[in-house]
Amino acid sequence: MEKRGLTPERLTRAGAELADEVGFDEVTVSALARRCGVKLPSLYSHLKNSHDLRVRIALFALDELADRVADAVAGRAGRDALAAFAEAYRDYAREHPGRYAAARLRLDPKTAAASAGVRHAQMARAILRGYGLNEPDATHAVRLLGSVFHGFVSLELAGGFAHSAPDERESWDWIVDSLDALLRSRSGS
Amino acid sequence: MEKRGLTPERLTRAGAELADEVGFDEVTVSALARRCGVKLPSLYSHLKNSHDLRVRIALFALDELADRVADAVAGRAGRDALAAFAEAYRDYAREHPGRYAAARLRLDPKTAAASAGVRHAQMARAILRGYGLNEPDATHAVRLLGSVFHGFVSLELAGGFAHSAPDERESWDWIVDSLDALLRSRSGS
DNA sequence: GGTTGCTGCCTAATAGTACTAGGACAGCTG
DNA sequence: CAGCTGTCCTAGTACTATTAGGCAGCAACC
Repeated sequence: MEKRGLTPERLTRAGAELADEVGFDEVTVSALARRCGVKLPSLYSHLKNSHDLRVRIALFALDELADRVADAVAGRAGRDALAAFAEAYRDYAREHPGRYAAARLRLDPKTAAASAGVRHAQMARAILRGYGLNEPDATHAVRLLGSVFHGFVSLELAGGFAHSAPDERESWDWIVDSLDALLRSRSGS
Repeated sequence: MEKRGLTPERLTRAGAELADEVGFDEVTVSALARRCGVKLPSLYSHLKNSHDLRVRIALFALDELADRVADAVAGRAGRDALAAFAEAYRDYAREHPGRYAAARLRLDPKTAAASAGVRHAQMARAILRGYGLNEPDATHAVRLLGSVFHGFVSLELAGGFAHSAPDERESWDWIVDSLDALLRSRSGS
């Protein structure tokens, strides 16, 4: 009965890796226990329940993604920042599909307010600042960016665009260009 | 042991209603059996398995949604058609969140090709025809529309925009307007 | 009009996941 | 070194998914 040194943090990390391998939906307490080499009930000393595990993975992913995005947009502005922002999202989703799916888990309002989700919104706003949008347009634009990036990435992951010309990459670039043009045209409004 | 007259079609319908009530993720063979007043294994005469049920509900929802969208855009063109198209999606998702979620189920390529999903793509293309886009821009634009509408609706359903000004409705209108402007500016390219 | 048989439902049984209760042992703490 | 606490265990419950096999009622056939 050697202690494995399990902690909520380690379990969350392992859960995130598991999510990337088998999909977030298949992340189960049983599977995680197997992966950690312990019996299933042992995890209940560290996790409240299955939902708790999923929330922890979601928060972890939100935080990691926010770090990446912050890193990507640092020192950029305007179209450059927009492209970097978009790229960071798409790359993360492609590299870590399970974590990306986790980041989209619906969180209850209190949890969400304390999560890195707010950093995401702040970064989107920061990028839009370069376009000189006033309220309420800035908020509309934040929602548009969120919708487009999330929508595209989730359709892409779901294989919605697969196996048809033109390349997804081209569409992505076209869309980012279009958004840039759109925001510039709304500038000052 | 009165026969209930269960058929795959009836079960699919009941499953769709169940999805709207409790969420697509909670649609389970057990729950469906309870709702139909039969014992769980009885459903296996009509359904291959749990996945089969979910796919049937997805196909049903795709078809129903395509009908609605077709109805909404009939006789319209340009910005009018775009707005009607968008509205039909959003209304369906708000009215039937479970079915909408079902419609987003990832289908294997063969099933998808035989589904009403192709009608959706055709309708999107038909609307874009009014903007005079050439390939490959038309395809990029189809993907953009799909991304925005799906992204917005799914974030809205997930409560991502909730409880913050301005109203989601305003953002939606602003976004549809923006897309219209965007497509017109790309016209002829 | 009884036998044959199909269909639609059933019971029974197996396996996997989520979770609780309660026990044992190791290592820190007094 | 005695005890406490935390970490892991076994055992047991409940629910979902799925398979196997049985029975009953309707239909068609001789």
